[in-house]
Amino acid sequence: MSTEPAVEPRWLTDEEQFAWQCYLHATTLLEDHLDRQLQRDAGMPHVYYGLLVQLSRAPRRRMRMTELAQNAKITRSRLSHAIARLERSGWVRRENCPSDKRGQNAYLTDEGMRVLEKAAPGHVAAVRAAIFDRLTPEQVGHLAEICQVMTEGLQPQGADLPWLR
Amino acid sequence: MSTEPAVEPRWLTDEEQFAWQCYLHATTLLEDHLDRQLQRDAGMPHVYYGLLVQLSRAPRRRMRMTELAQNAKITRSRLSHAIARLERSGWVRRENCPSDKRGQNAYLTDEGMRVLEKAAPGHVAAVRAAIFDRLTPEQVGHLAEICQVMTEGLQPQGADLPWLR
DNA sequence: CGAGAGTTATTTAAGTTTTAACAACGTCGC
DNA sequence: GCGACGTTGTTAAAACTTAAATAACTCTCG
Repeated sequence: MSTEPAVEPRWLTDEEQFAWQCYLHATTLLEDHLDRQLQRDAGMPHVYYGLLVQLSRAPRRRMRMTELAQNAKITRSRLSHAIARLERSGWVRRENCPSDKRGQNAYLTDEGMRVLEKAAPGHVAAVRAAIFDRLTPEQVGHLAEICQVMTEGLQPQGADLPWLR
Repeated sequence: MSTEPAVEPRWLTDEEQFAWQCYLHATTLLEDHLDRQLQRDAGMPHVYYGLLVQLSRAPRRRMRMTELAQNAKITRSRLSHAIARLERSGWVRRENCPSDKRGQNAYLTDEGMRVLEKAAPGHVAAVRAAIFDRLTPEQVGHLAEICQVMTEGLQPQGADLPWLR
């Protein structure tokens, strides 16, 4: 019955532990900060803002639910709830997909577009203030590289997120 | 009434936009991944696991609620709920603080310690697999630097998070 | 065609987080 | 002492997320 991990796990080195601590602090603080900023200035959390951004960039400002969920890296269930809320706010609406009777398109209303345009400058300013105005161009490059490497290692296998293969 | 932002906001450059995209993808995927891993292997989300880790490292495995909330970067309210849940699981318990009658200490039970020790190897392995086994030592250094810079810029002013000064 | 299998999106219920308000205690100054 | 003010931790309600189940539709293949 040697189901146990036969070997002592490789713990993190001091450098790695330190980096991990820094990472956790920075990412949670930033996410909190952006959530508060957007909640205050645009009346929605960061994830919801991201949905509006996606829609605003899509052709005809509309997108299939599943595609939107994939781009935003959230489950379809979560997206359903989110779109329902955004619909209540009048910023997004749904329509049946012409080509697939199961499908739905979410589209950004004019009002949603206005809200987005109004919120964007403040959001960009917050992102700048937190990151890009504080990092050198080299560091920005490093950050992108590091995040790319991380993303490669995170092909989700989970129940509802088998995306990115 | 020139309340409007007088100038066109400085949008992100292409490099910055790319880095930001990478950052958002990587961080959300990683957090999702760790949440699932811990939920599956230890029956709790990442934040709760972090609380147990904090407690395990504290003297006598106990800590004041506010200090714990600060270290974990969460609000006291959120911590109250979290500890209530962990208490229901039998992994943490509360006790009155002897020196301050308002205060509470949370402490890690023996059972909580066992759960933590059982979950730790898998968690470290997941973190390794996602990050440290994929990055060069230089990149780990860069990551730590970048996150430190970000953290400096995020001194929260918000209602319940005026922490880190 | 038509059964079986997979896809799309939603719903329900349970769990978590946020927000605002609150009770209880401590501290400082007078 | 005592009153104003700050701190500690909790709570109620609303908002949000997750997990599991489901309805409706499409696709594949015999």
